[in-house]
Amino acid sequence: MSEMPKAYDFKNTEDRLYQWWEENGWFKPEARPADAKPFVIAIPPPNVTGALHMGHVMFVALEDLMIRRARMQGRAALWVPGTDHAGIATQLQVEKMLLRTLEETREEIGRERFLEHTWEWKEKHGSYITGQLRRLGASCDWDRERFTLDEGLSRAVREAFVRMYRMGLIYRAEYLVNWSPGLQTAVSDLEVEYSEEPGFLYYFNYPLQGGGQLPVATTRPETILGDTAVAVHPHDPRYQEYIGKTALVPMLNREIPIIADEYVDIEFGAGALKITPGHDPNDFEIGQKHGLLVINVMNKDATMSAAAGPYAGLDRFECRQKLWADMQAAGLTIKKENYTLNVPRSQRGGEIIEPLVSRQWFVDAEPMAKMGLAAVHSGRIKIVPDRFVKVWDNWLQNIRPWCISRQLWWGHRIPVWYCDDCGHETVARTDPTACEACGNVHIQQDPDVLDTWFSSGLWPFSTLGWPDNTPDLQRFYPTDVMETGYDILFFWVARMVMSAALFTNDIPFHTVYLHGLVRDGNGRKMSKSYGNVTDPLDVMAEYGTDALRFTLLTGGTPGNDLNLSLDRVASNRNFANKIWNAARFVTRSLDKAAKRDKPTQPVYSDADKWILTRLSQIIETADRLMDNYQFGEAGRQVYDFLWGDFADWYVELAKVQLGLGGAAAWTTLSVLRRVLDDSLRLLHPFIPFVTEETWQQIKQAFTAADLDIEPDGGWPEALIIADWPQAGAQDAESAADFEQLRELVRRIRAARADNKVEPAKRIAATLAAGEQAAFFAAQKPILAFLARLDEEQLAIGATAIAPEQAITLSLGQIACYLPLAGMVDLTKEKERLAKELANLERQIKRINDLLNSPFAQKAPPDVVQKERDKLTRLQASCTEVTERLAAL
RNA sequence: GGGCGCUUAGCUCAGCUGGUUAGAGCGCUUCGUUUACACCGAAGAGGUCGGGGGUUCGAGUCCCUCAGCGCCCA
Repeated sequence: MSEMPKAYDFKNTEDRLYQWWEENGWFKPEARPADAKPFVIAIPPPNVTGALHMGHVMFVALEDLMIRRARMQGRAALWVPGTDHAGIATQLQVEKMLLRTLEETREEIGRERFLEHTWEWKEKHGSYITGQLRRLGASCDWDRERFTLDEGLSRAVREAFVRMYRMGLIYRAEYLVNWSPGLQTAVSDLEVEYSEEPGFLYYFNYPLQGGGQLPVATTRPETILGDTAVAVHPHDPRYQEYIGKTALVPMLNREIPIIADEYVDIEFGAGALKITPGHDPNDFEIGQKHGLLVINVMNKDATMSAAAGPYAGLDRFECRQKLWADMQAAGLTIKKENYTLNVPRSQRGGEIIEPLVSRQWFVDAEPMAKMGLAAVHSGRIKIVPDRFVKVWDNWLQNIRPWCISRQLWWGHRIPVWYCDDCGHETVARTDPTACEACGNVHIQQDPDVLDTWFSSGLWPFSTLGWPDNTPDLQRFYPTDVMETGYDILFFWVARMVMSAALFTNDIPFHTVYLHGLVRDGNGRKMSKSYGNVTDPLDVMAEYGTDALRFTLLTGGTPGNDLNLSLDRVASNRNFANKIWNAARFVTRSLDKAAKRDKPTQPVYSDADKWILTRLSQIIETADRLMDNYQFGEAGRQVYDFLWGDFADWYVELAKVQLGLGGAAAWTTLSVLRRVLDDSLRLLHPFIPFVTEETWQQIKQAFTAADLDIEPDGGWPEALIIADWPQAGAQDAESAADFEQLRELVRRIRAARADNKVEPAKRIAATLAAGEQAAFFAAQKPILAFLARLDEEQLAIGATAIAPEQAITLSLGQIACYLPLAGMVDLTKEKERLAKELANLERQIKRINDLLNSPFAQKAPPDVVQKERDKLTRLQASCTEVTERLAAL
């Protein structure tokens, strides 16, 4: 068989393995028996025409980890993939493209042709993002891939809309909404971000009918034209006399009342507040309360409307300038001072959002919000990390009507038809041909589409076939885990929980796992304008997909943002190579034994027992951590085990044991296989490619070597469908003995380095090992090999006479003397021992003090015993060092 | 205004329900061509765990408080 190359080559591995896994149907739940318990995740659907970013890599890494582990645990693992039509984002892309290529706007080409172009665009670019998810190793069931605008999901959206409409949860109303003048559509509250920006606070006098004036301040003078009241605080002594009087809108001279409302902040500005219900959310509410008129002075493109009188047609900011100038000329202004504004900006594009009254469709989310709160409080849904429960509660307890109509073309058209004749609204699952009330055929469908989140809110069940009661829906719903970024907890997670409660009378998943944002190496948010965006594809091309995945998985903690360090990615690439080379060592060692060497009953050496014990511990630890969603810590632990224990130590020990040949060599190979195999299994969900490739190598090599060494139940076809490892027996005593041997080796190496002993030189040593003499005698070849001792001149006994001119190493009851002939500087050695003695005495005193304190009575017995044992060891060392010091 | 997170080695970060003299990677110093790996190995330097107070036999870990940074909601 061909030998493994010297270094792991991810470039020649990743695509090949992915294809092989997929072709074999291992990404499908059907890869497991029909009665296997399902484990299901619905993917957070990326924008269909989007490009891969670190957020995608993060969610793929985490979800693929959970899916692969569940699959190995024998579950019918199903990861439903799909994409989101992303209304605004996609429409903008297509509009841009049309302008560039055809030099036409969407209005010019019309709705129908525009949608044709958009579908073409989707077909052309839609597979790009899913192709990139494949490159990440995502083991999704692609046969079940869905798209929010495909037929089934569109039907689900219709069904949901109709049901909610009939329940009275969806209604159409004139309301103040967030309007995006550039995009020419309403957006929801969640799609608006507020940024602090320098601006001005304008002070002016509101003229009163019959003379007099009232000082008022505003940050947006252009809205003065839409004022329908001036409000003062009912208890403001300055303005008592004005309440009930009439003011005149500057420049327009429209009459408006002066009202009293406790909402007014006496401290702010001039203490009186202009009320513009048509252009400010708070004013809108006050207006409702007082029955004020709503005047809309702005058009949908943010120019001033006819209601603005002489200012009609001006842009909103031009109007601000001109109106202020005119008011100055009229002597109405007081002052203009610098002020920090809280400017509402569109989450997409960043343009200034204008609160504008318009007729839109809304969802009354309150009843559903209550169900969402109950789902979490009853414990039926668990949020990880649980601190996000507070955020959840806060939002759902203060839920507001959700504006779901968008003045876009790309999306699910609102299934409402208005009758030209009687005005009746026909709301139907299938397109009607006539008004359901009067039968008139002249009906017009609402031109708007639904917010994209309306369809993604149905995602966990619509992707499984809802509203039909399909076999998939029956078997795989509710799903298990919803894993996504905390930034879309409201946008998406809350809406899924609410709609699931409403439509499926169930929870959509039992656990919500939230990951943090990926930032750059300095903790800054990655953004195109900053130019600090790291393209995952670049990183993957340089270091491999596994390296990036492992970095994101182990580089942080659940729910916290993570700063991506490329150094870390590089060292994780090295980890992949380490794994590969550990396997390379094993495969090249298979000729050290033969089938006939197989003992009837394997006799494990202490080294074997040690590594097998460590393996069992790591399996238990990793399992426990992963069950608690502590994936990062689990990954780090396995990393440390594989590199620090297995590769650095056991592989070296194995070299000695393999050299013995016969049953010892055979047994060693079986242990190497077991530990490496199980480690690969543990790591597979983290780094699927290098583990599968390496595992295939060892499988082939062991099979070819015909040693009768194989996993329980034989070699499965692939690691991806192999069984999750089980912890085996543990031998605490052997493990402890071996830790002592490791410590001794480290101390000898340190002493050699300290005394500038040539690295290759084999030196003599005398070991007084007390009760452990037998153990160390058995480890003689290993000790000699690891510490570069001359085996011939290595004396091991219960006691020993310290040679002249020797370095003394004292480890509790064990003492080791290194007679470095002619090399020992006695003065230096005395100094070293004196220092060590002082250190030992300090520690002995510390523990003595501790044991004489209430600690001895109050601490648990095992903790106290640990300290007593430590004290015993320290005292033994102390005696030894004291004696040696005296002898020198 | 309310809430949350972070502050641990030069840098990037771990440290689970409180229990050895606080760890890793990178960087740094010294040494090493021992056929698994230089994408490596060995040895080493480096931290009063942001400040203060408290609970406890015992606090990086729990509580209070202050400061700085960041985020969310209003």
